[in-house]
Amino acid sequence: MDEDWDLFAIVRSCQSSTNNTTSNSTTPSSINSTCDFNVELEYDAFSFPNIVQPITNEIQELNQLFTSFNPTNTTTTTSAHGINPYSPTHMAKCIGQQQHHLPSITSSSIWPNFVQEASTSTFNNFNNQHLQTIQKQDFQVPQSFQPQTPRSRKRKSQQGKMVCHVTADNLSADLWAWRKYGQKPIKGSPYPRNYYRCSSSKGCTARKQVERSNTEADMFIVTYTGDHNHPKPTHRNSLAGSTRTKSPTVQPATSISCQPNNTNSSPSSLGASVEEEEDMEVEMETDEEGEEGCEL
DNA sequence: CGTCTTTGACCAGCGC
DNA sequence: GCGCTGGTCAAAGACG
Repeated sequence: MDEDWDLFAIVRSCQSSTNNTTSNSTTPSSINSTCDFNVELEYDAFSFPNIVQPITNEIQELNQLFTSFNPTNTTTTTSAHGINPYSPTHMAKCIGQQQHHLPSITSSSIWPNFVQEASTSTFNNFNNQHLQTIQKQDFQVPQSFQPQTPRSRKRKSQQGKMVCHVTADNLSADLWAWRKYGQKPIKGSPYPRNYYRCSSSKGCTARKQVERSNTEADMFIVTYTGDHNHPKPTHRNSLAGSTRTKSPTVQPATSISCQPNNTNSSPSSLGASVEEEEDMEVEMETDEEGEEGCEL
């Protein structure tokens, strides 16, 4: 009964991650297909009042910070489209592409500027080559930056969070293993919000919310909160519930099934039909073969 | 057996 | 203080 699109965030996403990882240098088209999505980052500075700094200083810091990610160690590199691939803006864009990196830096003090720049960028003409480079980096937040996520039920609006607007295709770009723990109808939205927690490690405070945009049917709003307290998984350790391909109501996450195939705003009709998804399972299971080798 | 999704209940923040 | 709402818990059932 539940819509299919909410499953995109779960472990099966590793399939596409395999695709992404293996296709970084071989199938640019797969990347191009995801280049049209927007990334909107939000940051609640009030969650970390002690680390908020003046924007101008932050930008300088960010430029320096991301310079370190540049293997060529240059700050003036620009793409053919005039994009500095290592600018915070571009980094934010790339991070949006590689959502699995996001939780690691969700609460970093760098986010205020990510928000500033990413939210005002159009993110067109994405440079695949630069993305490849960035994908190889594993952004780790200094321990001092990581929030002390309380167990309290303080509303997420008051916690450090990061919001991404992604297309259906990019929903599956998240490499982390997520386990759904709740679903709630949201007032004012025809679509329910799905709640996921990281299932890779007990005690991991990373959370993820996925809901379909009520203004853009083909867009999904993914909100990350908390941080992973463990390295990215090298393989899926929670296969049992992630491969329920036989269930008519629970389908594996795919990058196609969540494409809006209807005009009905009913939450129960958000996903693709069972028939459509069955057609895709062949490819998905094939992808899963190389999962062990996926770089997470 | 371990892990998953589902879903109603519960808890707590927030606005009035 | 009360009601609404969002976020989480936990039991039940399903799957590999």
